[in-house]
Amino acid sequence: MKKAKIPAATIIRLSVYQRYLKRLLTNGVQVVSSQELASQANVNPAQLRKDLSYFGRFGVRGVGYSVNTLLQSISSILGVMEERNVILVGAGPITQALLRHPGFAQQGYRFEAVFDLDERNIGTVMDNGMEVQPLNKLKEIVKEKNVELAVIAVPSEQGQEVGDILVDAGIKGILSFSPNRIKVPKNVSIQYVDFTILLDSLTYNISNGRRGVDKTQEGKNVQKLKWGSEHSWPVVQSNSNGYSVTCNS
Amino acid sequence: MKKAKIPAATIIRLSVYQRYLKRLLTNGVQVVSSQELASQANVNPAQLRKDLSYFGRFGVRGVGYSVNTLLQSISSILGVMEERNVILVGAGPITQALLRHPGFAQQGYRFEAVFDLDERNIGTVMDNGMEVQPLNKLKEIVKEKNVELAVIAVPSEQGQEVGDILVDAGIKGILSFSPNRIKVPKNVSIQYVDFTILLDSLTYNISNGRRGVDKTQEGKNVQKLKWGSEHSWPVVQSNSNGYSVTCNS
DNA sequence: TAGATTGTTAATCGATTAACAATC
DNA sequence: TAGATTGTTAATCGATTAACAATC
Repeated sequence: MKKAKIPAATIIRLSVYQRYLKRLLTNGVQVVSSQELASQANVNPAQLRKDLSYFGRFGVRGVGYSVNTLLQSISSILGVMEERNVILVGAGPITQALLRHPGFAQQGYRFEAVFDLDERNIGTVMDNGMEVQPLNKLKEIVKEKNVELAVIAVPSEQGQEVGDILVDAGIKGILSFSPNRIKVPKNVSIQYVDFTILLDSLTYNISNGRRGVDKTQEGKNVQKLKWGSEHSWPVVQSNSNGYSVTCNS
Repeated sequence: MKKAKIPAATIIRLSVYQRYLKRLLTNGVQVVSSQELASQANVNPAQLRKDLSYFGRFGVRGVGYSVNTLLQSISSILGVMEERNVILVGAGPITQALLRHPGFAQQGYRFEAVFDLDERNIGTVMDNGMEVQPLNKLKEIVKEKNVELAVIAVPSEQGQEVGDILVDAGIKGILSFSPNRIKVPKNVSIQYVDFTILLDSLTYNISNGRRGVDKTQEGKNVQKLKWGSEHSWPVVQSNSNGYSVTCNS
């Protein structure tokens, strides 16, 4: 039996399936086929079954999947059965936004504390009433509240510094809004969110995508390319939700 | 000559290369090799060259790439040569955060207006002094300011309604913070940002990743799986930055 | 020229999908 | 049983990487 190699995209899709299963459960649906669930999640039914097959057998042939059981199973696979405490570093607008984002609580993520590097922000109060703490309290609170997840929302230059402190405190998963790649040990996972890059890919599609043009029209000679003029490259199309997850850097 | 099929991941990486080229330019570096630039962007040098090769020839054999020329070329490919106007729908905390995010202006994105569905918010003023406008002004402003990009930051249930209005107004690229997939015509691109799913994949790695275990330990029998107990599946590892971009839905 | 580095092809690797036997 | 749908293998598709001829 070979070692399983699970695509990162599979994990992302598991989250998506979970979300639709929750909705089905709310609607009182008890059983769902791969066909039906896959169509809601906008994927191929074979892919849904393949994704599940990495982790075991969850369905009943000829019948489908128990909504409730599959929901429990996926939640367990993802590790989102219990509540998880999360801390935030950076008392700026992104942190304010996250604190008020309703989706986290629904999925069992609870924000425990907000920290900041800037002394002037220490003691100020966020919209939800949380008081901003100094970084030297971080390790203590992480231990006390058993926190494994952290958000970095500080200016890029400070990303590495904050990352080091988080790693030292025992944080195991980091969601970073600072686009600079930072170095962390192999056993720590990082996920980056980069708004500008997302807009860039939309811009690419707008600029080039309106009409698909094949490479032959492009000309092979660099000198012939006039930048800023009306070039057109093929539209990028992708169904995959392959967000990047790195376990080392 | 075959039709080019450009991976979505290539476009994402182009954005990353561009960012590092800007930095090199600022530092006065004039020429860079694929080796050097790739190492900064954390990709394989062959991949960098391959990515560029979809669009033409930009280097000099035996020498490398002119930092300035390559920067211009990539900017042109992405379509980020000129400033682009962007509107925001949803006068909530995410919009506040985006308005104050410094990265957008640097990349030439300019926020033109903020709209909201809730009448009570119309006329209120955002942190940066922008006054919240009613949706019935949207189409007019989009035309007037030649806006092609929009951000959706409203509650999930209202995502489709807002999307329809945006499409009607002529918006061509949407960055949505409402996780619900919405329907748009083929010529409109959408990019979703979903914080919860990102945290879920971190949680998966934390729950299962600490020690890699192969599938043989897992047991093939569903009945044997005790949810909530100490299972362990392989860590997801991925270097790819394949964010999802859809041109239709 | 000799050394270096690109551009591109071919090989590899990985992920998606089709098809179907297993089986409820 | 007949019909349905899973779980899984094999085929396809696509993306990454290695290798090297082209060439500055």
